Amino acid sequence: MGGTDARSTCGLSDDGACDVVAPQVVAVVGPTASGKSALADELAVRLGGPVVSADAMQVYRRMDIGTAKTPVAERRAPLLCIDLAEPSETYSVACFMSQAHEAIDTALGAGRVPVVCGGTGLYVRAALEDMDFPSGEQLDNPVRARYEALAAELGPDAFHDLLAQRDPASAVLIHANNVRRVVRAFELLEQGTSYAVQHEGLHVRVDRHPTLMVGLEMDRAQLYERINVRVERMVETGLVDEVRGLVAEGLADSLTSRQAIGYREIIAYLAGECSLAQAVDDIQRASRRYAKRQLTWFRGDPRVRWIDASGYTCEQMADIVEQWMAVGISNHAGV
RNA sequence: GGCUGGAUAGCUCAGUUGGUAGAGCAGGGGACUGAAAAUCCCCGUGUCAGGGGUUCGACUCCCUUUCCAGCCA
Repeated sequence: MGGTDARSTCGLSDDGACDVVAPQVVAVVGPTASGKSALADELAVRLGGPVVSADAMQVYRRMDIGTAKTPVAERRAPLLCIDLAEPSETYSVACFMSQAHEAIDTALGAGRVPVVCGGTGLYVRAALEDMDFPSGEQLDNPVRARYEALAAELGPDAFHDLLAQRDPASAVLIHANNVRRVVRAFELLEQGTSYAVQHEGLHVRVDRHPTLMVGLEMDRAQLYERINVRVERMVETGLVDEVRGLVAEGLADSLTSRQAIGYREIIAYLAGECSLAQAVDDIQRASRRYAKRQLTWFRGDPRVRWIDASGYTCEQMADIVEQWMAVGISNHAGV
């Protein structure tokens, strides 16, 4: 595990005031359309490192316009951890964690500062921390299918009651209607652990390397306006054709990638279920709600230092981040 | 100009024999450890268009003004 040496200099001061150290990794987080990618690229250019995407949908190849991957021609720094899987594949955070760690550690090994950039809270954590995932069969396992069938047969409440009998501690943490997570809890039981045990480590945040986390926030109305414009721009620049091509190769049957905002709505449009205008409307609304959830996630992370993105240009924000880097960050052993 | 409907939450509307109002959508807040752009939970006070009247009490009945639809001139 990589980060222990960096932290070993930090004596455990009882008042929590640890040493101030220079960050080795920068992370840019925030809601969709807040300008993360541009800032990350600018920072990466200045720092000489790569941008490491932490986005659950950008990992899929050929899903470019709808996931707002920075076009190749506009990338000034290398963009890593995108295009890792086929849209038909079932990908997962655990897969992402190892690939992101490798990308980050390679950059650090070359003396570079990687700039993690992403809107998927769980993926950002996976990139920055060592999360414990029980080993064993991961993807498309029959265990999951079995419990999904059982859930469908019993109904949410009885299914949840069953979990309460086998693993009461986990059952209290999960709402009965959240069938997906109840299924996951059963899976973990079969692997000899429990959702509740994993959950305990949830609020212990230990970075693998000293990391400066920067969050972009913005007036809500302004953010929503940016989202609306961006969605229209996506359609203008060929989102429908992109989705049409992916549907031809089976996107509509994929497990994960077809759930991506922008794709599921255009799939519906192409299937004749709604007008294009309606699809655009739906994408915009889904994006707004997603942005809200992203904000909820990142607001809960005490490591994040926020910048009002509506008040500065990309270059000015990069200046601020560089100043923060020069000052250094508290090398908490965990927040 | 006349007649008939409307005017209630940001939007579309409901409101039962008069007891000061509630749904959907939009929106807001939260959770989150192997599908996470997923999944799930919680949140409804608004001059009931303005004014007057009847009544113990009016969104609800009566009169009037304004505005909007449609019909007749």
